[in-house]
Amino acid sequence: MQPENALDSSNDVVAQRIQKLGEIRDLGIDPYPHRFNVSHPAQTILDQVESLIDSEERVTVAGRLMSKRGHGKTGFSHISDRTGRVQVYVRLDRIGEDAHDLYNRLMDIGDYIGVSGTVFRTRTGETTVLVESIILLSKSIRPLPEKWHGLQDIETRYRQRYVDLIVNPGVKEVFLTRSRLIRAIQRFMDGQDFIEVETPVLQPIYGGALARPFTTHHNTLDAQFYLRIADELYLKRLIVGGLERVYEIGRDFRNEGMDRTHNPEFTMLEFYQAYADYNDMMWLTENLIATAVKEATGSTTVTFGEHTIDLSPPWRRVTMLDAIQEFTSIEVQDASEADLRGFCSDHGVHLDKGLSRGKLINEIFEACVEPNLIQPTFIIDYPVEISPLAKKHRTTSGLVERFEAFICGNECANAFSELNDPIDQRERFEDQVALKAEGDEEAHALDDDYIRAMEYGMPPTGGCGIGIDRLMMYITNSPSIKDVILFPSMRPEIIEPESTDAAP
RNA sequence: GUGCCGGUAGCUCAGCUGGUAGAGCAGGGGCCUUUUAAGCCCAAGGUCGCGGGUUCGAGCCCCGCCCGGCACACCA
Repeated sequence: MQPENALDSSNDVVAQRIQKLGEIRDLGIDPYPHRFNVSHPAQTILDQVESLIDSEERVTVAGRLMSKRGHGKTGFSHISDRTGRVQVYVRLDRIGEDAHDLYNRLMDIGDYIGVSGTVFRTRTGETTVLVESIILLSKSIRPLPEKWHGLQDIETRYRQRYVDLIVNPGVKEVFLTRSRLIRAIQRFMDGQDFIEVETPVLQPIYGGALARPFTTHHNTLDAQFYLRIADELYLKRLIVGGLERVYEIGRDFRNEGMDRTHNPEFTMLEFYQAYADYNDMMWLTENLIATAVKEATGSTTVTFGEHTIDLSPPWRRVTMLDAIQEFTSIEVQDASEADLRGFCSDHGVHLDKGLSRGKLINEIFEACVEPNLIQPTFIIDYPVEISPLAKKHRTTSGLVERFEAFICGNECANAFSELNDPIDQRERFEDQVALKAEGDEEAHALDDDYIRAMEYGMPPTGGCGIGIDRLMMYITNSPSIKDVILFPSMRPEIIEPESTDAAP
Protein backbone atom coordinates (compact mmCIF):
# COMPACT_ATOMS: atom_id res chain seq x y z
CA MET A 1 0.00 0.00 0.00
CA GLN A 2 1.22 3.46 -0.75
CA PRO A 3 2.14 5.44 2.34
CA GLU A 4 -0.14 8.40 2.65
CA ASN A 5 0.39 11.68 4.32
CA ALA A 6 -2.25 12.51 6.90
CA LEU A 7 -2.73 15.96 5.38
CA ASP A 8 -1.43 15.56 1.87
CA SER A 9 -2.21 18.82 0.12
CA SER A 10 -0.92 17.45 -3.17
CA ASN A 11 -4.20 15.59 -3.27
CA ASP A 12 -6.45 17.77 -5.40
CA VAL A 13 -9.64 16.90 -3.61
CA VAL A 14 -8.15 17.75 -0.25
CA ALA A 15 -6.85 21.05 -1.58
CA GLN A 16 -10.28 21.90 -3.00
CA ARG A 17 -11.99 21.12 0.26
CA ILE A 18 -9.54 23.21 2.26
CA GLN A 19 -10.36 25.99 -0.20
CA LYS A 20 -14.07 25.51 0.53
CA LEU A 21 -13.31 25.60 4.24
CA GLY A 22 -11.88 29.08 3.77
CA GLU A 23 -14.93 30.21 1.82
CA ILE A 24 -17.22 28.89 4.53
CA ARG A 25 -15.32 30.83 7.18
CA ASP A 26 -15.43 33.95 4.96
CA LEU A 27 -19.22 33.63 4.98
CA GLY A 28 -19.09 33.87 8.76
CA ILE A 29 -20.02 30.23 9.22
CA ASP A 30 -18.18 28.09 11.80
CA PRO A 31 -17.37 24.82 10.00
CA TYR A 32 -16.76 23.10 13.33
CA PRO A 33 -19.48 24.19 15.77
CA HIS A 34 -19.59 22.83 19.31
CA ARG A 35 -22.87 20.97 19.64
CA PHE A 36 -26.24 20.21 18.09
CA ASN A 37 -29.59 19.05 19.40
CA VAL A 38 -31.07 16.05 17.60
CA SER A 39 -34.75 15.34 18.07
CA HIS A 40 -35.15 12.24 15.91
CA PRO A 41 -32.36 9.80 15.00
CA ALA A 42 -32.64 8.46 11.45
CA GLN A 43 -34.20 5.16 12.41
CA THR A 44 -36.79 6.89 14.59
CA ILE A 45 -37.92 8.92 11.59
CA LEU A 46 -38.21 5.76 9.51
CA ASP A 47 -40.05 3.95 12.30
CA GLN A 48 -42.50 6.77 12.96
CA VAL A 49 -43.15 7.93 9.38
CA GLU A 50 -46.93 7.78 9.50
CA SER A 51 -47.41 9.78 12.66
CA LEU A 52 -44.69 12.24 11.67
CA ILE A 53 -46.36 12.87 8.32
CA ASP A 54 -49.79 13.26 9.95
CA SER A 55 -48.59 15.58 12.70
CA GLU A 56 -46.32 17.62 10.42
CA GLU A 57 -44.02 17.69 13.42
CA ARG A 58 -40.66 19.31 12.79
CA VAL A 59 -37.80 16.83 13.17
CA THR A 60 -34.11 17.53 13.60
CA VAL A 61 -31.59 14.93 12.56
CA ALA A 62 -27.81 14.96 12.22
CA GLY A 63 -25.35 12.68 10.49
CA ARG A 64 -22.72 12.20 7.85
CA LEU A 65 -23.65 13.28 4.33
CA MET A 66 -23.38 10.07 2.29
CA SER A 67 -24.71 11.10 -1.11
CA LYS A 68 -25.76 14.17 -3.09
CA ARG A 69 -28.04 14.14 -6.06
CA GLY A 70 -28.45 17.69 -7.24
CA HIS A 71 -31.29 18.82 -9.48
CA GLY A 72 -30.56 22.46 -10.07
CA LYS A 73 -32.51 24.30 -7.43
CA THR A 74 -33.19 21.15 -5.41
CA GLY A 75 -31.25 18.14 -4.25
CA PHE A 76 -31.56 14.82 -2.50
CA SER A 77 -29.08 13.46 0.00
CA HIS A 78 -28.79 10.63 2.43
CA ILE A 79 -27.44 11.29 5.86
CA SER A 80 -26.19 8.51 8.07
CA ASP A 81 -26.14 8.34 11.85
CA ARG A 82 -25.53 5.51 14.33
CA THR A 83 -29.09 4.24 13.89
CA GLY A 84 -29.31 4.22 10.11
CA ARG A 85 -29.72 6.33 7.05
CA VAL A 86 -32.46 8.75 6.04
CA GLN A 87 -33.02 10.79 2.90
CA VAL A 88 -33.33 14.55 2.99
CA TYR A 89 -34.75 16.83 0.30
CA VAL A 90 -33.31 20.30 -0.03
CA ARG A 91 -35.22 22.98 -1.97
CA LEU A 92 -34.03 26.48 -2.76
CA ASP A 93 -37.54 27.83 -2.23
CA ARG A 94 -37.58 26.38 1.30
CA ILE A 95 -34.19 27.30 2.66
CA GLY A 96 -33.21 30.40 0.67
CA GLU A 97 -30.28 31.35 -1.54
CA ASP A 98 -27.52 31.36 1.07
CA ALA A 99 -28.34 28.01 2.64
CA HIS A 100 -28.86 26.44 -0.75
CA ASP A 101 -25.49 27.68 -1.94
CA LEU A 102 -23.93 26.24 1.20
CA TYR A 103 -25.54 22.87 0.55
CA ASN A 104 -25.08 22.82 -3.17
CA ARG A 105 -21.58 24.19 -3.55
CA LEU A 106 -19.77 23.98 -0.23
CA MET A 107 -21.03 20.80 1.41
CA ASP A 108 -19.37 17.57 0.34
CA ILE A 109 -20.05 13.91 0.80
CA GLY A 110 -18.46 13.05 4.12
CA ASP A 111 -19.40 16.28 5.88
CA TYR A 112 -21.43 16.12 9.06
CA ILE A 113 -24.60 18.17 8.78
CA GLY A 114 -27.78 18.77 10.74
CA VAL A 115 -31.19 19.44 9.19
CA SER A 116 -34.65 20.34 10.43
CA GLY A 117 -37.89 19.94 8.56
CA THR A 118 -41.06 17.95 8.13
CA VAL A 119 -41.36 14.36 7.00
CA PHE A 120 -42.96 13.25 3.75
CA ARG A 121 -42.83 10.40 1.27
CA THR A 122 -41.42 10.90 -2.19
CA ARG A 123 -43.08 9.81 -5.39
CA THR A 124 -41.16 6.55 -5.14
CA GLY A 125 -42.23 6.06 -1.54
CA GLU A 126 -39.05 6.81 0.37
CA THR A 127 -39.36 8.49 3.74
CA THR A 128 -37.69 11.87 3.41
CA VAL A 129 -37.13 15.01 5.45
CA LEU A 130 -38.17 18.17 3.61
CA VAL A 131 -35.44 20.48 4.82
CA GLU A 132 -36.41 23.85 6.30
CA SER A 133 -33.00 24.60 7.76
CA ILE A 134 -29.56 23.10 7.32
CA ILE A 135 -26.33 23.52 9.24
CA LEU A 136 -22.76 22.34 8.75
CA LEU A 137 -21.56 20.41 11.81
CA SER A 138 -18.11 19.32 10.64
CA LYS A 139 -16.32 19.81 7.35
CA SER A 140 -14.59 16.74 5.91
CA ILE A 141 -11.55 17.45 3.79
CA ARG A 142 -10.65 13.90 2.77
CA PRO A 143 -12.85 12.11 0.21
CA LEU A 144 -14.62 8.87 1.10
CA PRO A 145 -14.31 5.73 -1.01
CA GLU A 146 -16.75 5.14 -3.80
CA LYS A 147 -20.42 4.83 -2.89
CA TRP A 148 -21.16 1.70 -4.83
CA HIS A 149 -18.22 -0.65 -4.27
CA GLY A 150 -17.26 0.81 -0.91
CA LEU A 151 -13.81 0.15 0.45
CA GLN A 152 -12.53 -3.19 -0.86
CA ASP A 153 -8.82 -3.11 -0.08
CA ILE A 154 -8.46 -5.44 2.88
CA GLU A 155 -5.34 -3.80 4.25
CA THR A 156 -6.93 -0.35 4.24
CA ARG A 157 -10.07 -1.75 5.82
CA TYR A 158 -8.05 -3.01 8.79
CA ARG A 159 -5.67 -0.09 9.07
CA GLN A 160 -8.32 2.60 8.63
CA ARG A 161 -11.23 0.87 10.31
CA TYR A 162 -12.95 4.24 10.67
CA VAL A 163 -13.37 4.39 6.90
CA ASP A 164 -14.46 0.75 6.77
CA LEU A 165 -17.15 1.50 9.35
CA ILE A 166 -18.38 4.53 7.43
CA VAL A 167 -18.79 2.93 4.04
CA ASN A 168 -19.21 -0.83 4.56
CA PRO A 169 -22.49 -1.33 6.43
CA GLY A 170 -21.95 -4.96 7.48
CA VAL A 171 -18.90 -3.98 9.52
CA LYS A 172 -20.84 -1.94 12.02
CA GLU A 173 -23.23 -4.86 12.48
CA VAL A 174 -20.38 -7.21 13.38
CA PHE A 175 -19.16 -4.92 16.14
CA LEU A 176 -22.67 -4.24 17.41
CA THR A 177 -23.01 -8.02 17.68
CA ARG A 178 -19.72 -8.13 19.55
CA SER A 179 -20.95 -5.57 22.04
CA ARG A 180 -24.23 -7.46 22.55
CA LEU A 181 -22.33 -10.72 23.02
CA ILE A 182 -20.08 -9.30 25.73
CA ARG A 183 -23.04 -7.75 27.52
CA ALA A 184 -24.97 -11.02 27.34
CA ILE A 185 -22.02 -12.94 28.76
CA GLN A 186 -21.80 -10.50 31.65
CA ARG A 187 -25.53 -10.78 32.31
CA PHE A 188 -25.36 -14.57 32.26
CA MET A 189 -22.36 -14.78 34.57
CA ASP A 190 -23.83 -12.18 36.90
CA GLY A 191 -27.01 -14.24 36.94
CA GLN A 192 -25.00 -17.26 38.08
CA ASP A 193 -23.74 -15.20 41.03
CA PHE A 194 -20.27 -14.59 39.61
CA ILE A 195 -18.50 -11.27 40.11
CA GLU A 196 -16.50 -9.57 37.39
CA VAL A 197 -12.93 -8.72 38.39
CA GLU A 198 -9.81 -7.23 36.84
CA THR A 199 -6.38 -8.75 37.32
CA PRO A 200 -2.96 -7.54 36.18
CA VAL A 201 -2.00 -7.33 32.55
CA LEU A 202 1.56 -6.53 33.55
CA GLN A 203 2.92 -9.57 35.34
CA PRO A 204 6.38 -10.27 36.76
CA ILE A 205 5.90 -13.99 36.04
CA TYR A 206 3.60 -15.07 33.25
CA GLY A 207 1.64 -18.29 33.30
CA GLY A 208 -1.67 -20.04 32.86
CA ALA A 209 -1.02 -21.13 29.31
CA LEU A 210 1.74 -22.51 27.12
CA ALA A 211 2.85 -19.57 25.01
CA ARG A 212 5.62 -17.07 24.46
CA PRO A 213 5.02 -13.67 26.05
CA PHE A 214 5.65 -10.05 25.18
CA THR A 215 8.27 -8.51 27.41
CA THR A 216 8.32 -5.00 28.74
CA HIS A 217 10.13 -2.97 31.34
CA HIS A 218 9.05 -0.76 34.22
CA ASN A 219 11.35 2.23 34.60
CA THR A 220 10.81 3.16 38.23
CA LEU A 221 11.00 -0.40 39.46
CA ASP A 222 13.73 -1.16 36.95
CA ALA A 223 12.06 -4.53 36.55
CA GLN A 224 11.10 -6.76 33.68
CA PHE A 225 7.39 -7.41 33.21
CA TYR A 226 5.44 -9.61 30.85
CA LEU A 227 2.11 -8.93 29.21
CA ARG A 228 -0.16 -11.67 30.46
CA ILE A 229 -0.76 -14.75 28.34
CA ALA A 230 -3.71 -15.79 30.53
CA ASP A 231 -5.67 -14.56 33.56
CA GLU A 232 -5.77 -17.96 35.20
CA LEU A 233 -3.21 -17.78 38.00
CA TYR A 234 -4.52 -14.49 39.37
CA LEU A 235 -8.15 -15.55 39.20
CA LYS A 236 -7.38 -18.68 41.20
CA ARG A 237 -5.61 -16.53 43.79
CA LEU A 238 -9.00 -14.83 44.15
CA ILE A 239 -10.65 -18.21 44.71
CA VAL A 240 -8.11 -18.76 47.49
CA GLY A 241 -9.17 -15.35 48.78
CA GLY A 242 -12.72 -16.63 49.12
CA LEU A 243 -14.45 -14.80 46.27
CA GLU A 244 -15.69 -18.25 45.15
CA ARG A 245 -17.12 -17.22 41.75
CA VAL A 246 -15.11 -14.84 39.61
CA TYR A 247 -14.84 -14.04 35.94
CA GLU A 248 -12.78 -11.67 33.83
CA ILE A 249 -13.15 -10.61 30.22
CA GLY A 250 -9.78 -9.30 29.25
CA ARG A 251 -7.01 -9.02 26.77
CA ASP A 252 -4.30 -11.65 26.59
CA PHE A 253 -1.10 -11.28 24.59
CA ARG A 254 0.89 -14.02 22.93
CA ASN A 255 4.05 -13.35 21.01
CA GLU A 256 3.50 -15.92 18.30
CA GLY A 257 2.46 -16.34 14.72
CA MET A 258 -0.47 -14.50 13.22
CA ASP A 259 -2.98 -16.07 10.90
CA ARG A 260 -6.67 -16.34 10.25
CA THR A 261 -7.35 -17.50 13.81
CA HIS A 262 -4.55 -15.81 15.78
CA ASN A 263 -4.09 -12.14 16.65
CA PRO A 264 -1.23 -11.22 19.01
CA GLU A 265 -3.73 -9.64 21.39
CA PHE A 266 -7.07 -11.29 21.84
CA THR A 267 -9.99 -11.30 24.23
CA MET A 268 -10.55 -14.13 26.63
CA LEU A 269 -13.31 -14.87 29.08
CA GLU A 270 -12.12 -16.85 32.08
CA PHE A 271 -14.29 -17.97 34.99
CA TYR A 272 -13.62 -19.97 38.15
CA GLN A 273 -16.16 -21.49 40.49
CA ALA A 274 -15.45 -22.95 43.91
CA TYR A 275 -16.85 -26.38 44.80
CA ALA A 276 -17.29 -27.14 41.09
CA ASP A 277 -15.48 -29.56 38.76
CA TYR A 278 -15.05 -29.82 35.02
CA ASN A 279 -18.49 -31.38 34.61
CA ASP A 280 -20.04 -28.26 36.08
CA MET A 281 -17.85 -26.22 33.74
CA MET A 282 -19.23 -28.09 30.73
CA TRP A 283 -22.76 -27.29 31.77
CA LEU A 284 -21.84 -23.66 32.34
CA THR A 285 -19.95 -23.38 29.04
CA GLU A 286 -22.63 -24.79 26.78
CA ASN A 287 -25.39 -22.84 28.49
CA LEU A 288 -23.40 -19.61 28.58
CA ILE A 289 -22.55 -19.79 24.90
CA ALA A 290 -26.00 -20.83 23.77
CA THR A 291 -27.65 -18.11 25.85
CA ALA A 292 -25.25 -15.31 24.96
CA VAL A 293 -25.23 -16.13 21.25
CA LYS A 294 -29.01 -16.26 21.24
CA GLU A 295 -29.12 -12.80 22.82
CA ALA A 296 -26.48 -11.41 20.48
CA THR A 297 -27.77 -12.83 17.21
CA GLY A 298 -31.31 -13.95 17.91
CA SER A 299 -30.59 -17.63 17.32
CA THR A 300 -28.60 -20.55 18.67
CA THR A 301 -28.03 -21.73 15.11
CA VAL A 302 -25.19 -20.05 13.27
CA THR A 303 -23.82 -20.37 9.75
CA PHE A 304 -20.07 -20.45 9.33
CA GLY A 305 -18.90 -20.88 5.76
CA GLU A 306 -20.44 -24.08 4.51
CA HIS A 307 -21.37 -25.27 8.01
CA THR A 308 -24.58 -24.80 9.95
CA ILE A 309 -23.79 -25.02 13.63
CA ASP A 310 -26.31 -25.80 16.34
CA LEU A 311 -25.10 -24.37 19.65
CA SER A 312 -28.04 -25.49 21.76
CA PRO A 313 -27.06 -27.68 24.73
CA PRO A 314 -26.20 -30.34 25.55
CA TRP A 315 -23.08 -30.65 23.40
CA ARG A 316 -21.54 -33.96 22.47
CA ARG A 317 -18.95 -35.24 24.98
CA VAL A 318 -16.23 -37.66 24.01
CA THR A 319 -12.91 -38.53 25.59
CA MET A 320 -9.75 -37.62 23.75
CA LEU A 321 -8.76 -41.27 23.40
CA ASP A 322 -12.18 -42.28 22.04
CA ALA A 323 -12.09 -39.36 19.63
CA ILE A 324 -8.72 -40.45 18.29
CA GLN A 325 -10.05 -43.97 17.90
CA GLU A 326 -13.07 -42.63 16.04
CA PHE A 327 -11.00 -40.85 13.39
CA THR A 328 -7.86 -43.00 13.18
CA SER A 329 -6.79 -46.63 13.16
CA ILE A 330 -4.56 -46.40 16.19
CA GLU A 331 -5.37 -47.79 19.66
CA VAL A 332 -3.73 -45.07 21.69
CA GLN A 333 -4.40 -46.69 25.05
CA ASP A 334 -2.22 -49.71 24.37
CA ALA A 335 0.23 -48.12 21.94
CA SER A 336 3.87 -47.83 22.87
CA GLU A 337 5.70 -44.55 22.39
CA ALA A 338 7.39 -46.09 19.35
CA ASP A 339 3.99 -47.02 17.90
CA LEU A 340 2.84 -43.45 18.36
CA ARG A 341 5.91 -42.05 16.68
CA GLY A 342 5.50 -44.51 13.82
CA PHE A 343 1.91 -43.47 13.35
CA CYS A 344 2.91 -39.83 13.30
CA SER A 345 5.56 -40.26 10.65
CA ASP A 346 3.22 -42.48 8.57
CA HIS A 347 0.55 -39.80 8.65
CA GLY A 348 2.78 -36.78 8.15
CA VAL A 349 2.22 -35.46 11.65
CA HIS A 350 5.00 -33.00 12.35
CA LEU A 351 7.01 -33.79 15.52
CA ASP A 352 9.48 -31.80 17.55
CA LYS A 353 12.26 -33.78 19.12
CA GLY A 354 11.85 -35.12 22.64
CA LEU A 355 8.08 -35.16 22.82
CA SER A 356 6.58 -36.99 25.76
CA ARG A 357 3.92 -39.64 25.28
CA GLY A 358 1.23 -37.16 26.25
CA LYS A 359 2.44 -34.61 23.74
CA LEU A 360 2.54 -37.27 21.01
CA ILE A 361 -1.08 -38.15 21.70
CA ASN A 362 -1.97 -34.49 21.60
CA GLU A 363 -0.18 -34.07 18.25
CA ILE A 364 -2.16 -36.95 16.78
CA PHE A 365 -5.37 -35.49 18.17
CA GLU A 366 -4.70 -32.06 16.73
CA ALA A 367 -3.76 -33.40 13.32
CA CYS A 368 -6.37 -36.10 12.87
CA VAL A 369 -9.35 -35.21 15.03
CA GLU A 370 -9.59 -31.45 15.53
CA PRO A 371 -10.46 -30.57 11.95
CA ASN A 372 -13.40 -32.98 12.07
CA LEU A 373 -15.05 -31.43 15.12
CA ILE A 374 -17.53 -29.19 13.35
CA GLN A 375 -20.56 -29.27 15.64
CA PRO A 376 -19.89 -28.16 19.23
CA THR A 377 -18.02 -30.96 20.97
CA PHE A 378 -16.41 -31.35 24.37
CA ILE A 379 -13.22 -33.38 24.19
CA ILE A 380 -12.55 -34.59 27.73
CA ASP A 381 -9.73 -36.16 29.76
CA TYR A 382 -6.30 -35.06 28.59
CA PRO A 383 -2.79 -36.44 29.16
CA VAL A 384 -1.27 -35.05 32.33
CA GLU A 385 1.97 -33.90 30.64
CA ILE A 386 0.27 -31.19 28.63
CA SER A 387 -1.92 -29.95 31.49
CA PRO A 388 0.22 -28.74 34.39
CA LEU A 389 -2.60 -26.86 36.10
CA ALA A 390 -5.31 -29.54 35.92
CA LYS A 391 -6.31 -31.99 38.61
CA LYS A 392 -5.57 -35.66 38.11
CA HIS A 393 -8.46 -37.72 36.84
CA ARG A 394 -10.52 -39.25 39.63
CA THR A 395 -10.48 -42.72 38.05
CA THR A 396 -7.88 -42.95 35.28
CA SER A 397 -4.18 -42.53 35.90
CA GLY A 398 -2.08 -40.57 33.44
CA LEU A 399 -5.02 -38.31 32.63
CA VAL A 400 -6.35 -35.08 34.02
CA GLU A 401 -9.90 -33.78 34.30
CA ARG A 402 -9.81 -31.35 31.47
CA PHE A 403 -11.93 -30.53 28.45
CA GLU A 404 -11.66 -28.37 25.40
CA ALA A 405 -14.67 -27.30 23.37
CA PHE A 406 -14.37 -27.38 19.61
CA ILE A 407 -16.51 -25.63 17.02
CA CYS A 408 -15.82 -25.66 13.28
CA GLY A 409 -12.59 -27.55 13.85
CA ASN A 410 -11.16 -24.92 16.18
CA GLU A 411 -10.70 -24.85 19.91
CA CYS A 412 -12.86 -22.24 21.56
CA ALA A 413 -12.85 -23.22 25.23
CA ASN A 414 -10.43 -24.89 27.62
CA ALA A 415 -11.31 -25.95 31.14
CA PHE A 416 -10.44 -28.25 33.98
CA SER A 417 -10.98 -29.35 37.49
CA GLU A 418 -8.32 -27.07 38.91
CA LEU A 419 -5.31 -28.56 40.58
CA ASN A 420 -5.41 -27.43 44.22
CA ASP A 421 -2.83 -29.78 45.78
CA PRO A 422 0.13 -27.45 46.45
CA ILE A 423 2.67 -30.28 46.64
CA ASP A 424 1.52 -31.78 43.34
CA GLN A 425 1.42 -28.30 41.81
CA ARG A 426 5.01 -27.62 42.79
CA GLU A 427 6.11 -30.89 41.20
CA ARG A 428 4.23 -30.09 37.98
CA PHE A 429 5.88 -26.69 37.84
CA GLU A 430 9.25 -28.31 38.39
CA ASP A 431 8.58 -30.61 35.43
CA GLN A 432 7.81 -27.51 33.37
CA VAL A 433 10.98 -25.80 34.54
CA ALA A 434 12.92 -28.87 33.38
CA LEU A 435 11.24 -28.60 29.97
CA LYS A 436 12.13 -24.95 29.83
CA ALA A 437 15.74 -25.79 30.59
CA GLU A 438 15.65 -28.18 27.65
CA GLY A 439 14.65 -25.29 25.41
CA ASP A 440 10.85 -25.40 25.44
CA GLU A 441 10.16 -21.68 25.21
CA GLU A 442 6.52 -22.16 26.08
CA ALA A 443 6.92 -24.16 29.25
CA HIS A 444 5.64 -22.63 32.47
CA ALA A 445 7.88 -20.72 34.82
CA LEU A 446 7.72 -21.61 38.49
CA ASP A 447 5.39 -19.16 40.22
CA ASP A 448 6.26 -19.27 43.92
CA ASP A 449 3.56 -16.85 44.98
CA TYR A 450 0.95 -18.92 43.18
CA ILE A 451 2.11 -22.01 45.04
CA ARG A 452 2.10 -20.04 48.28
CA ALA A 453 -1.53 -19.19 47.57
CA MET A 454 -2.30 -22.87 46.98
CA GLU A 455 -0.61 -23.67 50.28
CA TYR A 456 -3.15 -21.53 52.11
CA GLY A 457 -5.75 -23.82 50.56
CA MET A 458 -8.01 -23.50 47.53
CA PRO A 459 -11.39 -25.22 47.55
CA PRO A 460 -12.19 -27.72 44.82
CA THR A 461 -12.62 -25.47 41.81
CA GLY A 462 -13.68 -25.65 38.21
CA GLY A 463 -12.26 -23.14 35.74
CA CYS A 464 -12.74 -22.34 32.09
CA GLY A 465 -11.40 -20.01 29.40
CA ILE A 466 -13.34 -19.07 26.27
CA GLY A 467 -11.82 -17.25 23.31
CA ILE A 468 -14.22 -14.45 22.52
CA ASP A 469 -12.73 -13.60 19.12
CA ARG A 470 -13.05 -17.16 17.84
CA LEU A 471 -16.61 -17.31 19.07
CA MET A 472 -17.29 -14.03 17.30
CA MET A 473 -15.95 -15.48 14.06
CA TYR A 474 -18.45 -18.31 14.15
CA ILE A 475 -21.48 -16.25 15.04
CA THR A 476 -20.78 -13.51 12.49
CA ASN A 477 -19.56 -15.88 9.77
CA SER A 478 -16.23 -14.05 9.60
CA PRO A 479 -13.42 -15.94 7.86
CA SER A 480 -10.64 -14.04 9.66
CA ILE A 481 -10.10 -13.03 13.28
CA LYS A 482 -9.16 -9.61 11.89
CA ASP A 483 -12.78 -9.17 10.84
CA VAL A 484 -14.00 -9.31 14.44
CA ILE A 485 -11.27 -7.13 16.01
CA LEU A 486 -11.75 -3.40 15.46
CA PHE A 487 -8.06 -2.66 15.08
CA PRO A 488 -6.21 -5.91 14.35
CA SER A 489 -2.45 -6.01 14.77
CA MET A 490 -0.62 -4.92 11.62
CA ARG A 491 2.94 -4.17 10.74
CA PRO A 492 3.49 -0.48 11.56
CA GLU A 493 2.51 1.76 8.69
CA ILE A 494 5.14 4.13 7.36
CA ILE A 495 3.61 7.54 6.85
CA GLU A 496 6.03 9.82 5.07
CA PRO A 497 6.85 13.08 6.86
CA GLU A 498 4.96 16.12 5.66
CA SER A 499 6.95 18.13 3.16
CA THR A 500 7.86 21.58 4.43
CA ASP A 501 6.09 23.54 1.69
CA ALA A 502 2.84 21.75 2.47
CA ALA A 503 2.88 22.84 6.09
CA PRO A 504 -0.05 25.07 7.04
C1' G B 1 9.91 -18.62 7.84
C1' U B 2 8.37 -21.03 2.71
C1' G B 3 5.11 -21.00 -1.57
C1' C B 4 1.26 -18.71 -4.50
C1' C B 5 -1.48 -14.22 -5.65
C1' G B 6 -1.86 -9.00 -5.52
C1' G B 7 -0.18 -3.38 -5.18
C1' U B 8 -2.19 1.22 -11.90
C1' A B 9 -6.22 8.35 -10.61
C1' G B 10 -9.27 9.87 -3.99
C1' C B 11 -12.29 4.84 -4.56
C1' U B 12 -13.58 0.27 -7.69
C1' C B 13 -11.19 -1.85 -11.63
C1' A B 14 -9.35 -2.62 -17.17
C1' G B 15 -4.60 -2.41 -19.58
C1' C B 16 -3.36 -7.96 -25.45
C1' U B 17 2.73 -10.79 -27.70
C1' G B 18 7.01 -4.95 -24.68
C1' G B 19 5.17 0.24 -28.71
C1' U B 20 3.24 7.40 -26.07
C1' A B 21 -1.72 4.96 -19.41
C1' G B 22 -8.03 3.89 -19.78
C1' A B 23 -13.27 3.50 -17.77
C1' G B 24 -16.95 4.15 -13.94
C1' C B 25 -17.71 6.63 -9.41
C1' A B 26 -15.93 10.83 -6.44
C1' G B 27 -14.09 15.91 -7.31
C1' G B 28 -14.33 20.91 -10.86
C1' G B 29 -17.45 24.03 -14.62
C1' G B 30 -22.43 24.26 -17.10
C1' C B 31 -27.98 22.63 -17.54
C1' C B 32 -31.76 20.52 -14.56
C1' U B 33 -37.56 21.80 -8.43
C1' U B 34 -39.65 14.17 -6.28
C1' U B 35 -34.15 11.78 -7.34
C1' U B 36 -32.05 7.37 -5.38
C1' A B 37 -25.66 3.67 -8.55
C1' A B 38 -30.40 10.50 -10.97
C1' G B 39 -29.35 12.32 -16.03
C1' C B 40 -26.93 15.27 -20.12
C1' C B 41 -22.57 18.41 -21.88
C1' C B 42 -17.39 20.13 -20.96
C1' A B 43 -12.66 20.11 -18.74
C1' A B 44 -9.18 18.12 -15.29
C1' G B 45 -6.92 14.27 -12.58
C1' G B 46 -0.97 9.22 -12.69
C1' U B 47 6.28 8.50 -8.77
C1' C B 48 1.79 2.24 -12.72
C1' G B 49 4.48 0.01 -4.44
C1' C B 50 10.21 1.17 -4.21
C1' G B 51 15.21 0.42 -6.39
C1' G B 52 18.22 -1.68 -10.07
C1' G B 53 18.69 -4.34 -14.87
C1' U B 54 17.52 -6.03 -20.10
C1' U B 55 15.73 -3.29 -24.47
C1' C B 56 15.64 1.63 -29.59
C1' G B 57 11.44 1.40 -26.14
C1' A B 58 9.07 -1.47 -19.68
C1' G B 59 2.68 -0.86 -16.20
C1' C B 60 4.04 -5.53 -18.87
C1' C B 61 10.30 -9.18 -19.03
C1' C B 62 14.60 -10.19 -15.16
C1' C B 63 16.86 -9.32 -10.04
C1' G B 64 16.41 -7.24 -5.16
C1' C B 65 13.38 -4.87 -1.54
C1' C B 66 8.64 -2.98 0.90
C1' C B 67 3.36 -3.85 2.10
C1' G B 68 -0.89 -7.00 2.11
C1' G B 69 -3.96 -11.49 1.28
C1' C B 70 -4.25 -16.81 1.08
C1' A B 71 -2.05 -21.65 2.01
C1' C B 72 1.58 -24.28 4.64
C1' A B 73 4.91 -24.16 8.84
C1' C B 74 5.05 -22.28 13.79
C1' C B 75 1.37 -21.75 17.69
C1' A B 76 -3.40 -24.75 22.83
